[in-house]
Amino acid sequence: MEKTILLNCPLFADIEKSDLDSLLICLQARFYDYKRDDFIFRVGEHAVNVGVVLSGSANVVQEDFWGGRTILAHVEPGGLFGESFSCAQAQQLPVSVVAAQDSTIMLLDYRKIVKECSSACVFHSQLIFNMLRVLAQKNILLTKKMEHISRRTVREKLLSFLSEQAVSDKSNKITLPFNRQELADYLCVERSALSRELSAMQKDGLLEYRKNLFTLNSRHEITELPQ
Amino acid sequence: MEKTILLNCPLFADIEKSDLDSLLICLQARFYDYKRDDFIFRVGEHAVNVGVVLSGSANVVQEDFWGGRTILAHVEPGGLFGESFSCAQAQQLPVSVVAAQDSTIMLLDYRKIVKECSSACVFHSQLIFNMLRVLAQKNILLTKKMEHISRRTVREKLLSFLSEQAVSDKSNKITLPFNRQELADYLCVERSALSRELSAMQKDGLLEYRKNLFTLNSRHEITELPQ
DNA sequence: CCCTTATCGTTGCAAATGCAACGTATTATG
DNA sequence: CATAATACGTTGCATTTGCAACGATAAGGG
Repeated sequence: MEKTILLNCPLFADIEKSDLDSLLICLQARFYDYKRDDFIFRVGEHAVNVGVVLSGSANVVQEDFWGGRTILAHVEPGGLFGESFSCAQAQQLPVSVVAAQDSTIMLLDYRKIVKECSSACVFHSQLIFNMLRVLAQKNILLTKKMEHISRRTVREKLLSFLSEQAVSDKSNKITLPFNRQELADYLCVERSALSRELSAMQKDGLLEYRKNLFTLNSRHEITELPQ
Repeated sequence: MEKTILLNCPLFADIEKSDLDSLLICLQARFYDYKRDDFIFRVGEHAVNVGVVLSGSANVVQEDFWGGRTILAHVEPGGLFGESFSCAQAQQLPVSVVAAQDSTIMLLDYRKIVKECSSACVFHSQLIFNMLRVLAQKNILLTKKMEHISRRTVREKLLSFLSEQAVSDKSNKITLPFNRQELADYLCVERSALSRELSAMQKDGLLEYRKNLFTLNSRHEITELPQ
């Protein structure tokens, strides 16, 4: 069993390896093997389970009104799925989850996670902590991204993103964690439009860059420029 | 004290009015009055508190690299703030919270919320439930909005949004919860561009609408059309 | 070393969008 | 009823963007 992957799973952070087995028994964890393209969750099901990918991978897919399918997320080993819908107590799952490869999945009943067990098992407190952290961190990531991509122009999206990096790094020198294509995808714009705008911003004196090292200029330096 | 507002606060859902007082004591709730523009939280503080607006209102504001301020959220009575950062155990608050009017605010230590109290107070379990639901629901809302506004064109954004409504209503007839301006803001586009595109989509046979009642056509009806 | 591949910038062009302004229908208000 | 306010569609125009294609450079593999 690939339970070692759980040690790197955010839901089981700060839980001792030696405690894991008894915890999983307490949670009544269930393990299933799926073939590629098997459904793990189906749209419309009552959301009570949280899934953990042990091996293989899974896709969270959504079907639109016309029957088109969109992959909303790809979950790798150690990753969770379904936790938002379970914790939100959704009556109907709005998405399906499908095995992207032959996979082993652990399913947990969300109520077993968040309710103290009768044996007052000490892990529950940590588990709840972890679940809250997982949801909250995802929340923060989504909110940040939203701030950037709600801007109307490529320039504004870039400035929003770069500013956030600079502020969190407390420096005007930023090393991007993305290459150009990835940055373009993250900001939901074309790579060529991104490159074009970066050039223009450099020409306008807003910033300088070489490869992935960016330097933001202060307002003073910018307003000093001609024009 | 305006504690009745707490009965409508999602964090205190399904908690009896008669239990509220002892719960707040157990949580060591603190109450503060702020004048307009007073800081409730400051950037950089360690995130341990969750705020609840009892009266007045509060703005979550972010300062960018150049000193510009953006209002990320406006919180009305009954609303929460800071819960994501506390639950994510952020070492540094990336935002400030400022009283938008003279306000009364209740502050709770997040650790007191999520940790069972020594007196095994029965409310804690419900409170944790509620906190998880709040975070998870916000998560779902953000994810949905993200799906829509990550599309490149106004038409795609509209189709994504309308499809979601139709699927969740299980009907091709949709009554919008927004007026045009609100829909445009939600999808991060211009109102005029939205109107223009709606007209074009109707002409192309994708949908029909009158006021806020929209009818989506099936793919069959669409592909049947000339051209 | 050569060849392939990946990354990034550039550019022409058509299409989409933001912006501003205006007209009309509907609703609210005195 | 008269008037104002609001919501919505429309349109002209300048700008921005997506899209496709190409070239340069760097990195990696045989």
